[in-house]
Amino acid sequence: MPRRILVTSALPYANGPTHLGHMTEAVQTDIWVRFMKLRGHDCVYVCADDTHGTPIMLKAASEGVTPEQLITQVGAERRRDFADFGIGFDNYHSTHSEENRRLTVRMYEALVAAGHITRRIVRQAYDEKAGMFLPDRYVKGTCPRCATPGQYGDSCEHCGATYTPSDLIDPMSVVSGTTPIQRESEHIFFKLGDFEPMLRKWTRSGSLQPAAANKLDEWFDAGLRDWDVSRDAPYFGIEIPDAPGKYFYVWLDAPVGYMASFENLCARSGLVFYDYWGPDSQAELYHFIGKDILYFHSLFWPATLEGAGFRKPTIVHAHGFLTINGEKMSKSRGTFVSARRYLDLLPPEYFRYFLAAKLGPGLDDIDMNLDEFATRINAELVGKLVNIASRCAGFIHRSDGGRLAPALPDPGLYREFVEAADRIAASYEAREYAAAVREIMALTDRANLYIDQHKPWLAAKDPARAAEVQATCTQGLNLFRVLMTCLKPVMPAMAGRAEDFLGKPVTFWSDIAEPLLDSAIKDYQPLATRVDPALVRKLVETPMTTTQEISVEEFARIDLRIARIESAALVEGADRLLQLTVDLGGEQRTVFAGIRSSYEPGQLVGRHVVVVANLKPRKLRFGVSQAMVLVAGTEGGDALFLLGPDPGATAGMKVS
RNA sequence: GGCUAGGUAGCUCAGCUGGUUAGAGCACGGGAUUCAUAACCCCGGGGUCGAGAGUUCGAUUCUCUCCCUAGCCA
Repeated sequence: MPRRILVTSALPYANGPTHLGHMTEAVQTDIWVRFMKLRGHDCVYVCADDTHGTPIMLKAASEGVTPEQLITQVGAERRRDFADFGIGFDNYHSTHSEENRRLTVRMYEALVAAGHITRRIVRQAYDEKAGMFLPDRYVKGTCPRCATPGQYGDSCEHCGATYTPSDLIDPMSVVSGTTPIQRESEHIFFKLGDFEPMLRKWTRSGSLQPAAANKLDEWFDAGLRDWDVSRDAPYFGIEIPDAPGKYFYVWLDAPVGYMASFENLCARSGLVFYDYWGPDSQAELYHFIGKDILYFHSLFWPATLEGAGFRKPTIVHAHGFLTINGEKMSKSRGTFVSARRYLDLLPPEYFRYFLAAKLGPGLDDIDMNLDEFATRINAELVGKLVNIASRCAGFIHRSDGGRLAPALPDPGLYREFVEAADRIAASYEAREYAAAVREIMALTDRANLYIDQHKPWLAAKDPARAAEVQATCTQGLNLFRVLMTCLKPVMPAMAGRAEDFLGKPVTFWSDIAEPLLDSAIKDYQPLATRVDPALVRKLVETPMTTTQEISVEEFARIDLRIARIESAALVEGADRLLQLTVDLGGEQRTVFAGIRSSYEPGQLVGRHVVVVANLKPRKLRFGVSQAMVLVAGTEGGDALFLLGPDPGATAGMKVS
C-alpha cells in the first residue's frame, strides 16, 4: 500500500548564493525522497525561496535594485545550483507569490476569528532619516555592560550581555548612520501560549528527535510568550489585510511557503491541496530543517497550523551544520564554499555520497574534512564499489560475448544481499544514512572477497572453465547491482549509468528481488574516477585573482593603526599563537596572533606593527582577540613577516 | 551561570535495554596476488572506552561529582 507523503526542505533565504550548508539539507531531503519513490510510495518534494523581510529589502537597496529584481536573480541561480546537485524537486516556488499571499492572509484571518491574535503598542528604535523601524540587529553601539564598541542591539559578542537597542551607549542605525529615536507603534501578536497543551503533547508524539524534544522542554520551561508577527512599512512582504501599512513578519509567511509551493504544484498536477493540508489529512508531512530554525518549526508552525484549521506536520527532522575541516563555514576564514565553487571543481554526487556516509539521525554537526572526503571517495566508491563491476566486466565479454550466465553459482549469497537491503532500507527510512552506507560498504567488501576467492583470472586461462568464469562474474555483477540500487537514492546519476551498463533499468527497490540472468551487458565504462586530494583542498583556497575589488569607501572602513607591542607570551595549548599586548596610543589591546612559527616572544617587545583596530573582537579558546596584527606571507606558508613603519611613527597613528 | 548533546585506536565513527579476550573503515607494518582506475585478498601492531567515586557477582554500558568540547538560554 503506497503511502502518500509530502516532503519539504527549509526555504533558503534569497539574499545570497547557495552554499554547501544549503546543499547539505537539500541532499539529505532529496535522498529520503528518492528512497521513498524507489520504494513505490507516492512522495512529493516541494521547496521555495524565502524572499521577504528587512535584510532582503536593504540588500536590494544597497545593490541599487528592487527587492523583486534581487529575488528573481537569486532565485534563478538557486534553481540552477540545486538542479546541478541533482535535487529532484517536484516544485520550487517562491514566498513572493500570489498563492503565498492568499494562504498567509487566510491563515491570519482564521487565527483572528479563533481569537488567537491580539494587539498592543511597542516601543522600538526608529531611523528618522531612513524612515523605518530598526530590527535589533540593525542598531549598533557600545555595550552598556563592558563598553565594547560596535555591538549589535540585541547582545554583546564580547561579554555576552543581552539587552535592547535602547540600552546601547551611542546607538547608531546601521542603515543611515544616524542616531535612532524611540517610537511607538501598534503591533500584532500571535498568542502562542494558547497552544501550550497541544504543543507539549505533539512534541513527545514522535514528531521530533529526542534531542529536539529536550530543547523544546527548555522553551516550555521558559514560558511561551506572544509572538510579534507584524512589521511596519516600509517592509518587503505581505500587507496585513486589517492593518494598512503593516506587514506580516517574514517568519510568519515563510513556512506558509511550503503550502504555497504545494498549491502551485496542485494547479498543474491533479494533486488535491486539502488531501495533504486538511485537518483530517491522512497524508504524511515531513519537514527537513537545520537545527537553527527548530524554534520556528516546532512551536510557531504547528501552532499556527492548528489555530488556522490545518493539519500538523508528521515529523520535523532537524540536522546539524556542515563544518569544513572542523570549522564553521565562514567567509573570513576561507571556509565558505559556495555550491558553484564546488561544482567548478568536483562531481556533485561525490558530495552526496560523502554526506550520506556522515549523516546520522541526530542534530550533530557534520564535518567535511577535505582529506577524508578524498579518501572516502577513492577508497570506498572507486576502490571498492566500482571496482566490482570493473573487474568482472572484462571476463564476461571475453568468454561469452557480453552475456550473463543463466544461473547464479551462489544464490544463497545473493539472497543475503537482498535481505541486507531490507535493513539498509530501514536505515534510510529512519534517516540514518551513515548506518546505511556502513552496511553497504561491508557488503561491498564481501562482494570483492567473493570474487577474490573464486579467482576468475585463473580459470580464464583454461578454455574448458569458461562457464565457471562467466558464473563467478555474473554473481559479482549481480551483487554489484544490489549495492548500486541501495545507493541509488544517494547517487541517482551513477546508478543510472550502472543500470545502462547492466542493460536493465531499476525502477523500484523490489526489482533486485530477482537477479539479472542470461541477458546482455554493455561494454564497461568507468563509473567513477579518483579525485586528487589537492583538488579537494582547493575548495577552501581563495585564488588571488578572484579577490573582489573594493571601493575607497570600503577600504576606509578598515581602521589601520600603528601599535607598539608591550608584551608577548606563548599561549599554552596553541602551537601557532602568541598572545600580545599592544598599545594603540593610550589604549591597550590583547591580540592573539598566529605568528609563533616565525617569531619568539622576546624579539617582539618594543616593536611597532600595523594592526586592524576596528576588527570585531574574536573569542578564541584562550581569550578574546581585540585586533589583528598584519603580517606578510605566502598562502599556507609558515614563514611570516611582520609589517612595521619607518622610524618616527608612533603608537596610535592612523594608517591609510 | 543554567540547560542540552557529546568525550571509545593516529583520524572518522559503530557498540540496542550492563555479561565471555571492546569493533569497522582509513592510516601504519608485514605477506599474497596481478582480473580490476597501484585497486582487491590475508595477517599484525595500536585503546586504563574523558577523570574519580558508587550500585552490582560483573560497567564502555546505570547513579553521582568533576574536567573538556559544541550548541541553546538569561
